[in-house]
Amino acid sequence: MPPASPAAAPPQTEADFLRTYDPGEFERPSVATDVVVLTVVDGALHTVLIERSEHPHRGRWMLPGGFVGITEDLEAAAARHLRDKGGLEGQLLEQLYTFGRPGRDPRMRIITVAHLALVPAARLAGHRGTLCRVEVPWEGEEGEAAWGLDAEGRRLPMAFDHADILGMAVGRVRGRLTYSPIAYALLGEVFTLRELQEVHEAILGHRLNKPSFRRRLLASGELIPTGQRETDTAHRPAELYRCAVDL
Amino acid sequence: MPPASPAAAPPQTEADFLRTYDPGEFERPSVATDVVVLTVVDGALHTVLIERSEHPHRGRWMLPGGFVGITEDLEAAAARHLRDKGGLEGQLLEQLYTFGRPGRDPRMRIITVAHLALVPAARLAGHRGTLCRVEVPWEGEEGEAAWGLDAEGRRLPMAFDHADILGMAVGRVRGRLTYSPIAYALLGEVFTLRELQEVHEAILGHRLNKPSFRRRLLASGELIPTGQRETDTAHRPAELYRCAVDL
DNA sequence: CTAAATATATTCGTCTTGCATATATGCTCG
DNA sequence: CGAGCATATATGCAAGACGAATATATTTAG
Repeated sequence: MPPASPAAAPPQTEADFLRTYDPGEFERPSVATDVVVLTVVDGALHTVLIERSEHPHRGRWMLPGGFVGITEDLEAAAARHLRDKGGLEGQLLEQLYTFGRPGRDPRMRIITVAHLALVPAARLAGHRGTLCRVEVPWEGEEGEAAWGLDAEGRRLPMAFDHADILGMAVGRVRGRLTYSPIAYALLGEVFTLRELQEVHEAILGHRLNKPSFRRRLLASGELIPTGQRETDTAHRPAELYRCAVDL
Repeated sequence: MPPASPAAAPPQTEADFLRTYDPGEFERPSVATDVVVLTVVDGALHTVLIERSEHPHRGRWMLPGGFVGITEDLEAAAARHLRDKGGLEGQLLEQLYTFGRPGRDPRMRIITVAHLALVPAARLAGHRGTLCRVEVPWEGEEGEAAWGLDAEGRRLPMAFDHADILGMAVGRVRGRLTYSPIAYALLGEVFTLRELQEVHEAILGHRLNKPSFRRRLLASGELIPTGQRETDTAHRPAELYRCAVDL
């Protein structure tokens, strides 16, 4: 947007006053929410995508989402679309970022409040979207775009700015991993240290030192040993732990 | 939220299809943006607040902000309101969080995309709001609410959910301080290590160890020594540095 | 019983950080 | 002019965190 006539900016207080009492004069954008569902399957980050069957961006892949009801909280709208389109409940659901660039949707002005949901892989059975492996072509937390992959590992064409949204979700979860117990949201009620480390590695996109990881997590106070061990392994079974903190 | 009649969830795809092509059927919320302007004066965090002269929340204090134009980018809207109501330019302006709880504004549904602006204290001359010291009654990054203070150090009554927004801004800037060179956005072109440390301490809300701080920042590669020294001190003058990285 | 695979434990060197101490430098004031 | 002061700057030391390597334990497969 250009300078927008700074000379013609008269008593702004009155204009503000009027805006306050009659905002109906303004054309309003539509407000939607999109949900990045992240999960870890076979040590790799995955997300739920839906192929668009209609224009615009027909054949491209989008995140589950939809409009926000006029009396509906943003997070409630995200949870509702997660149920409706994804057919699943989010164990951890939080706001990610709001994408509002004019023209991001060719039809009209749609501002979308993107959310991040972390769901254990075991809970993903029966959802309506397609679970796609995620390609993150960068390290660290400063997110560029990221893509869903098809079964052959080729990038899926992403609808709208959803590659940016997916990338920002990965960056956010990487950043939070350091100081927030979010990894447990991707595991079951009980889990081994190896499974926990695999989740961390999938999120971060690189391997971690095993003894360090054990020391750090065991000292964190986030883990409760159950005394139980995993079963059906072809080797020494690991102890099962439970998460000690709220998510 | 209860199970919400899973049996009565018919072909959702058609509903989605219709939504996609005729979203005008939905009542739309208003979308605004509010800007938390943070700066450091005399080693204390300050923000720009405006006393409301009209209902609702008359006499309470609000953040600068206003509605988002129908063809205007979110960040551009924040920058515009920063100019109009605050009379200042933001050196660093980024999106913070979107507050959309129904009822947060008693008049109507207004979803506000809160932004964070960091401005050096020297640039704040002549702005239209009131520069208020900020009280942050908690440590760390997990933000509760925060308040502006009057000249006597009493909490100002904050309008709407703006105490929550202010608190989240402080939490965000505390978190970013660790791994992001944002403190330089609150300083002038050149500065001493003491001034830089004062900014860090004001943001974090606690004192830092001086030798450690020097070592860490000098080793970070973010600082360029100018060879110049500060003047008009009653003691040994410190070297002036320049920020080596982009903000 | 032995091998394979992984879990778990320990040791060591390095790096970072908080803390204490020592030295340097410019100003003020007698 | 010189002593004292306030702060800048530099250095040494101990505690803790972390990566890497190694050693021991425990289960299944055969």
